[in-house]
Amino acid sequence: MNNKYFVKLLYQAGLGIVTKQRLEVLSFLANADQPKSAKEIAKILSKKGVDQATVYRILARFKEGCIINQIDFQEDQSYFELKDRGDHHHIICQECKKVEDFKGCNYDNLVNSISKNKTGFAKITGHSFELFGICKSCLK
Amino acid sequence: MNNKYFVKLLYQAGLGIVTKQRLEVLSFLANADQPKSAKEIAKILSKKGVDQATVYRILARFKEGCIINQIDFQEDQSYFELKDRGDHHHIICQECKKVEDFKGCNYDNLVNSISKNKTGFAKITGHSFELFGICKSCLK
DNA sequence: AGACGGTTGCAAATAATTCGCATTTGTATT
DNA sequence: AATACAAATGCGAATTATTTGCAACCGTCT
Repeated sequence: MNNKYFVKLLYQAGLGIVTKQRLEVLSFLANADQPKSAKEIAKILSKKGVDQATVYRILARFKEGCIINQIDFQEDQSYFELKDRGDHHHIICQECKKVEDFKGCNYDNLVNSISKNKTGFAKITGHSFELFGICKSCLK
Repeated sequence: MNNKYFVKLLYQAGLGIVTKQRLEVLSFLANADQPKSAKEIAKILSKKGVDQATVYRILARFKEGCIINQIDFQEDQSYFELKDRGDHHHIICQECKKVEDFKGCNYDNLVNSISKNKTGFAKITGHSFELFGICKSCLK
């Protein structure tokens, strides 16, 4: 997760220009243990002199370029994470909002069967899948 | 989908007081062919004299009472639908935003395996699952 | 080094959501 | 049917979130 890697990411996404602000966002997300909200990213990076408008613009561009994912937990805000770990999903604690990753969303079959049954859709390009639960700390 | 049914819904959700505004929201969602955004609900119901603040408050209470679901499509806004059709999910066209329902998210096995593997979580209470694709009209 | 185009910061505008409070409404009780 | 109480609503304003315009700046390419 060094700058060289980030530069490569930007290049691959067609986001040719490498700026300090973009690297800050990438670095922040790369070091995060959970997906982060735009608000939170803006707040933290403002300490480093990055304007909030810039953060929003960067997130929009990164999403277009498909180097970040938007994650929704049925809340009033979305979260973002680097798309660098293949197909994985999240389980969030509805009490403390802790997020863990999990792999193994074995939905290929489902997607295939839906592709065949759904007359209205020509192809399926992606999916979201999140679990909601209570973590052990909060159950006590 | 008559008023009697809506009254029962409210009662079951512990939302004892039946108001014209709540019935308007329920009726609107019941007649919608797709999940609707708060903004859209507020806009439409304002024509019937329902204040936007009231719409937001009603949606919050309905969500607490679990009679509506919040649906996220990795956009800048969320959508709401009546929770009256059991476990079903959505596929959204990324071009025209058309939404279709589908059933058959057979996730019990996945949840079980995750429950066993994930030491951090005690129980799983819900899930979200949406597909993204291109509908046949838009593919042309 | 220079030119060009894209990006940023800033401030202000817009949009979305929430809040306070007086008033109204629904429900339960009489 | 009238009354009392708690809860919901409308209104306006406040707050919060997000976007925009534009001048200045910075990165890339030559």
